[in-house]
Amino acid sequence: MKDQVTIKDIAKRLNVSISTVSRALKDHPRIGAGTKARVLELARELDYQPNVLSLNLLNNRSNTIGIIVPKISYHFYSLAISGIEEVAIKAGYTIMICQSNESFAREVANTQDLTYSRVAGLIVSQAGGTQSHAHFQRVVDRGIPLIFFNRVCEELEVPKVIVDNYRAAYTAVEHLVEQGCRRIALLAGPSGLHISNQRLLGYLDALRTNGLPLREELISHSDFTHEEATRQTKALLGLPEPPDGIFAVSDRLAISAMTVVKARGLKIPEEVALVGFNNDPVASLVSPSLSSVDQDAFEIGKTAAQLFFSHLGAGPSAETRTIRTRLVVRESSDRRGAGKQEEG
Amino acid sequence: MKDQVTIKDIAKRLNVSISTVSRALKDHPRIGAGTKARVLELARELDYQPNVLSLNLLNNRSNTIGIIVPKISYHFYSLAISGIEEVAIKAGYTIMICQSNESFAREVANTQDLTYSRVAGLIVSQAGGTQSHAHFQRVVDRGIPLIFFNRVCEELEVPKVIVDNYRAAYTAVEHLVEQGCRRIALLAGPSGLHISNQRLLGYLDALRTNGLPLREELISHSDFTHEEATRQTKALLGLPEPPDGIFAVSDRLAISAMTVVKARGLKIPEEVALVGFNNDPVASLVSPSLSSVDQDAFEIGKTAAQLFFSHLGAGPSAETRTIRTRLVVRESSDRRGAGKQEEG
DNA sequence: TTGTAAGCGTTATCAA
DNA sequence: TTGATAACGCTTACAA
Repeated sequence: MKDQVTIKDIAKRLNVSISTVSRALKDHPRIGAGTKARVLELARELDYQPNVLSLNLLNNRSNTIGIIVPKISYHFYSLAISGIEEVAIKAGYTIMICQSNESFAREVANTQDLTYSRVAGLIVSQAGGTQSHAHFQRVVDRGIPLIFFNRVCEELEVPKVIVDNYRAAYTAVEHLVEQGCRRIALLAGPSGLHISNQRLLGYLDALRTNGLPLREELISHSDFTHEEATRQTKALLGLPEPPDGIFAVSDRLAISAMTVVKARGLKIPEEVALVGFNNDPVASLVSPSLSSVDQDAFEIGKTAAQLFFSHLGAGPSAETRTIRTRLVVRESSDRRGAGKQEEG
Repeated sequence: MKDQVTIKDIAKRLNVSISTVSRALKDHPRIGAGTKARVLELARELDYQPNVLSLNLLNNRSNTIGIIVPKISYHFYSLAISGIEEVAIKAGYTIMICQSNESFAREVANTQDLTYSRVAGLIVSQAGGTQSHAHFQRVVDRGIPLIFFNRVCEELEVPKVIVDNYRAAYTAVEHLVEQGCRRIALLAGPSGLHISNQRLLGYLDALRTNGLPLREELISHSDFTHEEATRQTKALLGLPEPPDGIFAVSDRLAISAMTVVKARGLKIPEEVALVGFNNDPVASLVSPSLSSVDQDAFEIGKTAAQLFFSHLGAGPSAETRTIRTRLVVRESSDRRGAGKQEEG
């Protein structure tokens, strides 16, 4: 890398002091018009680029927001990140994205990297393999703004953006009941995650309210891999009394399940009805099309970023924003050929 | 944000000089064992975290690789980024991801942001709306390592990772010919992109070699939006002599086209055969399943990162690495019910 | 209106 | 083995 042009170089060439150059570049009020013009001219000529690193050091913080998500290849997160980015850019901030890949160890390492880099704050969705929140507690203790979205850490009193997972799951399961399902399986997420538990509660309450018995064997906790979901669906279909409906906590899981169900020659939705979560674009592309709980990922990301900036400005808060979801009914669960949407 | 603990604080508390603390923390050889132990102990107790910003300033560069891609929500890019990240992390680097959103202006802004932040280098896939490469030329002129992948800038002599787009397109189109297609349309990308042109050339040569006439009206240049692809496919199908095969330069475009073809009641692949590009996971999920040119995005990302580090170590180069592709034939173009894969 | 100098956190050089 | 000091690029009182 070549030596970069600094204000010192400009100062030397123009025979002025570096502070004069700084002021000219910064449009400072107390600066001669002629001097300013000459500085700007030379700066352009030399292709001067301000060194953000030195500013960051001076202020002991950067204009970068650190983001940690399980995987950017999950469509939900790529959209949420775009939402965060939109707000961040408008505020003159850039974002630094890390993937935990669902690994607790990587999440801890990511957190450290980002705090070492003195990011202005962190916006996080937890890894599935989460084991403790000590690393996040340290962030909070240092007074670094920390915002959670989607997969939040319930133990920390920080701003959060979520959907009402309990209610969304309740609505989805009740929809399956309305379609005539009596043995509804749950492809749940990792039990360490708050959202997993919320969705589980919604599932349980929907069964209870509708007078259906709880059958432990119909509940499968999983990581979010295709292999695991495939294995578990096979196990479910192999039960003496197999499910006639499956609610999966992500569309990826639901599609893995769908593949297994189709391979068994079972009719969807007549013999097994399916509902997923996220309303990923693939949901409408698969065949049969997949019913799914829609959550506006872009909006969730935007809201998280907004909470970050209000946290920055107004000081610590622990506000929780809840974003609406809606159930999008498609072929995979529509036994009456109606098609509809329910708030949830 | 609270004041962070610095080596100065540790030095004061221990009544030693800051250089001693620095040495202890850095495992410097010339340091007393006892002193070192006391420093490390206190550092842990105070939760000392090194300030990367100051190091960056000292070295005038960061351990961050800047990445600019059109959209992280394109599955290809999220995979490529993961590939880059894997290599980067092993080398002790972090990545900073920017999205151009296919906008030339944003790409220029991203480039500026990243160079202002003194990233160690840039790994880029160009925006569809690209208009000039002056902003990248400036990066090169400053001696900042710049690597392109996938959508490369042909005019710059820098390392690049590509697939043989000409050959991949040739193979795909020839496959359609073999399936009996005689009027093959091309849903091409923006004409400003090198890969668009390469794929166009492959298309043209495949027609010529196979004795099919070139029909200008069957070639549609587009941005990568669903709307545009939908509009263009409708136009194609409305021609006096509509196509009996469509090669789209991305799976997203192909699926948009597929939707239109299905809506017209035309049979796939009998009346219109379809081939896409990227082998996105959705390709195997849609119905009929979509034939597609597979490119190993993760591998492409890894290779780009490797080129970056060899560029860093061994000095400037303009090496171009070509990653293999293969045509994955699925229902959308398989008129003989065979199913096969061809290198391309 | 312009210049001087201190300081942000760290490392490297030189001296003790 | 340890300490003092300069330096990285920039902003900002304070002084001129």
